[in-house]
Amino acid sequence: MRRTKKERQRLLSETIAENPFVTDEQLATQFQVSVQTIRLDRMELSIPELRERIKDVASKSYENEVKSLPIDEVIGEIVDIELDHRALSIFDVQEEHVFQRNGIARGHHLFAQANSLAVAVIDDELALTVHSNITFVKPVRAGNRVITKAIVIGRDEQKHRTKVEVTSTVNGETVFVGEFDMYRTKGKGE
Amino acid sequence: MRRTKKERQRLLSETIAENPFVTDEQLATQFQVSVQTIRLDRMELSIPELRERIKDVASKSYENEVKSLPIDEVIGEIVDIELDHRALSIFDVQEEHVFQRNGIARGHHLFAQANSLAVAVIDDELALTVHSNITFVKPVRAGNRVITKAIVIGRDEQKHRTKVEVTSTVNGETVFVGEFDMYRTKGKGE
DNA sequence: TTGTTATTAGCACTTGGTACTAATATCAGT
DNA sequence: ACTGATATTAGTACCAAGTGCTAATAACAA
Repeated sequence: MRRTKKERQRLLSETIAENPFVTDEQLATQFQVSVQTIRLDRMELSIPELRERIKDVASKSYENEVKSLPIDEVIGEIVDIELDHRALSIFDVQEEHVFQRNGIARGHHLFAQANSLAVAVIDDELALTVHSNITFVKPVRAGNRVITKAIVIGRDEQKHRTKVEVTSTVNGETVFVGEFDMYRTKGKGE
Repeated sequence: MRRTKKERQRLLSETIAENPFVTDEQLATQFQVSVQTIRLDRMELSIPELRERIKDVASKSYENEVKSLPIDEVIGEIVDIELDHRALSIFDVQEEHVFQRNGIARGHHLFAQANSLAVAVIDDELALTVHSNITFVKPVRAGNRVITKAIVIGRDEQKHRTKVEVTSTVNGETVFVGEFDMYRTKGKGE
């Protein structure tokens, strides 16, 4: 045993999480064990084979295709959307999103999630943020799962404007609120 | 020939574009031809095999994920700073900062530049954005050089608050304005 | 030394193909 | 109707990256 089995499996999980496109053979070389050992490890950790992993990555981004905005342009993962009404997204705060000094999430990440959700909820090819008024209610930290809800609260057909209210919570507690004034090209049913 | 070859190949392209996860066998059944014919068609149209298609979808969404996350690096370069008074930063808008659909910069990048400059201008170990009111005045596009200026316009020692006004311009034209209410731990000369 | 856990080896089989050859079918023009 | 070109089908060997299974070792611990 090069190291312990546990240690290897821990690293294996990490490696695959980082790069799902790696084959068992590459992993075997990397960890200096046989391909069979890698396979046993994957089974114990219930990590699917390469093709399944790739398929998962692909179908995840494919299923959630939203008319208004390709999913990859949204910060966080949209879990529910009802165009022109409401939308919900989840964003897991990682180490790289916080200030090293105090571990508090940088504001622009929360803003990015809220803003991209406000864009996504608009049922239009072109939606732009014109104005927004936001408040950071409580600090957010690494490890927190931020659940953000966008609700369309008003619409002015003449001015092509839509008002969206966005609220982010962590464990049920509000951490961020914002009001977004969005511009859209098309009016109702055009 | 059920229909013409051309017609079938046209539909084939469409079908695969719509759902890249379809196998040759499924296609053969759908078009009532043999699997070999489907393969010949794919070759003539240079459509890769199922696994390659899936891999393409997966890696595309994977690259984008990585691209949209490191906002830390897009906050611009600070070129001048006078702590607790003013600060100036430059940010060059690249292709990856704009919506593919219309080429306009995503709001959160401009916000990120403004917000991080507001944080930087505060002469304190800990500065957090509490509230902000922002307006996207004009669309910004790839290739634009955004010059952002932050000016400290007020300070409330009791409440540990500092107000910062941020203005971004492209070629002298204002594209973004924002007012940031910042929280700081320390008061004056503590 | 014995028992347990860990690792490696080997084989048959699977999917969704590629690459290639060869046999038919279909149609168009003369 | 005959010929030649194009289209379609069939069949084979082979590949990658696995699964599922059995069996042989190796390493370690009491």
